[in-house]
Amino acid sequence: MRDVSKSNDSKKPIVHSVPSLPVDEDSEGRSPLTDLLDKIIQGDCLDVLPLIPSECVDLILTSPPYANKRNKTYGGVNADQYVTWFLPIAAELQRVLKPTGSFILNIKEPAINGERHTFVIELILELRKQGWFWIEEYCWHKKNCYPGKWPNRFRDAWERCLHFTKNKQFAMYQEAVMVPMGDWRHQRLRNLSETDKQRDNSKVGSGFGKNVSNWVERDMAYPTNVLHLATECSNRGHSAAFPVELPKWFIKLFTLSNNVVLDPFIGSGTTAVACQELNRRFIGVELNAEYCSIARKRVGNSTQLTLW
Amino acid sequence: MRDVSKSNDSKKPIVHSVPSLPVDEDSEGRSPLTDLLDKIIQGDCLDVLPLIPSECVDLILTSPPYANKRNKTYGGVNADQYVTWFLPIAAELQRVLKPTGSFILNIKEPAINGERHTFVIELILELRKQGWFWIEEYCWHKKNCYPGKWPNRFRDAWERCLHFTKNKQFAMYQEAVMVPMGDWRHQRLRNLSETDKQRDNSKVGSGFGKNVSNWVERDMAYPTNVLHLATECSNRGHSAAFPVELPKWFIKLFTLSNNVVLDPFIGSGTTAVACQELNRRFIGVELNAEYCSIARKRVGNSTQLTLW
DNA sequence: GTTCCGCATGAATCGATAG
DNA sequence: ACTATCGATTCATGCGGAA
Repeated sequence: MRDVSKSNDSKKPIVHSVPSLPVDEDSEGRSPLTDLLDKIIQGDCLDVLPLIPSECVDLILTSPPYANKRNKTYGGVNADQYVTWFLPIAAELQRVLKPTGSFILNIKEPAINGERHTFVIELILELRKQGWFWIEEYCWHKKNCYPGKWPNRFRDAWERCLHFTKNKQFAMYQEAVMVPMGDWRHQRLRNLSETDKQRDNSKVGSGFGKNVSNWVERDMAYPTNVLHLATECSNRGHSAAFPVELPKWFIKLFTLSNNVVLDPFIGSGTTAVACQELNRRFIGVELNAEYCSIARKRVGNSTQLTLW
Repeated sequence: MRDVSKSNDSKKPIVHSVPSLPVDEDSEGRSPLTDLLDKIIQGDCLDVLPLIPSECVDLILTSPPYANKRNKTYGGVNADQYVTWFLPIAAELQRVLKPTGSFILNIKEPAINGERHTFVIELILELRKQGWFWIEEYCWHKKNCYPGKWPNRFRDAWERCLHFTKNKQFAMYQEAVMVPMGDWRHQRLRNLSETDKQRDNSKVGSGFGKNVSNWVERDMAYPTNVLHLATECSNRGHSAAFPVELPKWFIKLFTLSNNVVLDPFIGSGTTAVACQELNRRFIGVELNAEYCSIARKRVGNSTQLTLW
């Protein structure tokens, strides 16, 4: 679980302007984009996002704190208040995203009182009302999920990666995530060609053989909307690091070199690491000081902003 | 994707009472359960379901017609009217389901106008208002999904299997679907047994041997909420028959021998075949005459009901 | 250098117990 | 009654140490 302690603490005043901000501001209170790039910024989303200029981010990729009540120390947002908490953040995300940009939201509702909670699907509906398009729901199939046994359910082995955009026309570079065709696929091709022969004999589906021959010549295939990756078990001091392959996949799919990726709940910095490995620029925001420290060590950057 | 022609044909009057019904009726208009068992009943859900006695079904398992515009010949229910169309059916399903029964709804929203449609998640919220509990969302990860290429999305390789119940206490037989443990397990077992032998020879550590024997006996593990099954390629004249393994998995999980399984949109009869293979009783309903014929041939039953 | 093995550990959930 | 806390359950993965 990602930590945003105090993010739902009503006693803390929400500071939308930060007088001691160590970056320049323009007339609208935005910082120059270059001052924010490749930084892990410590602070609350609702404080930090207003500093970012409008329509300068190519991809927003984040795994916000999940709602649950498990760990009081680390807080977490209450499930029943989740939509209300998230919507103003999403409004800022919409402002900073380029018109052709994408927003990937990795989330999964917990089981509460024996039922799956509905706040995630309610959030989808509300985000659409806010103007987002719900383009797709990618499924992250976790190879190694949390153990446990209960009378009413099995272990939860998948999470949602919701894809939202500002427009129906958006940037997508599908070739960047093509995968090699495995041996099983070659076998399948062989089988298909046999089926194709049979169908030719029965004079059904004439155009099918043509497609098969095209497939054989290819050694790369497009993936599906299911990602099959293991979670990272290694201890990074962060209890919920997704595997770096997950952000890398979406970054390759939706951005080009030197494009800007924003993660408003960057946690231990996995999204930033993915950006560095792929030569993208990142803006990372994290409320928790400890996670910030971990993230900054991982990205090895000396100049990092602290808002409060 | 299942198709049910004419199911959204407003010209056909909705017949809630069927005078020529070839089964006896009680004072409430219900048929004796035994008259309905192991039958493929041709007719509209809203006509047939009222014949079924209350609280006699152990499992409802269905893949209703999806909303899409792809195939005009087979129609399908319009996406914007889907929830309104489904809710009265769900009310009848709730009536016929036993208090400890389960309702598995296999469904996936299509992409319409470039977006995933929201009728499925709206349906979840409405079903909860109707009194259903949304216990779980199983993910059917399709090994071989429908081919295609689009600029804004990849091929859709997963579908939802929504699990609803009437109560939070319900029947679930998890041992019936246990799976062999992974390879890591076998390696460990081999090594442990060698160690165990050595220790037996040297007569050291009796308590340890006990643990080993416990592990050795356990070569099966509980599955997760992701099913990784291939779709059936064989053409049954049905545009989207799910693989028989899918209903079999849920039938084993939620029913015992001779329990009653209802599929109100049985299509080409896959659910009935699964029931026969597992020695369960089924009630199948299908509007389309052609599918009915296919289903009846598959289950090999001579006496089948036609309502109109 | 490789390979292999042992072990800790995870975005969990339920039910019982305690306050 | 209702909420908070705690123990029990469970398995794929990666890391470190060893052969």
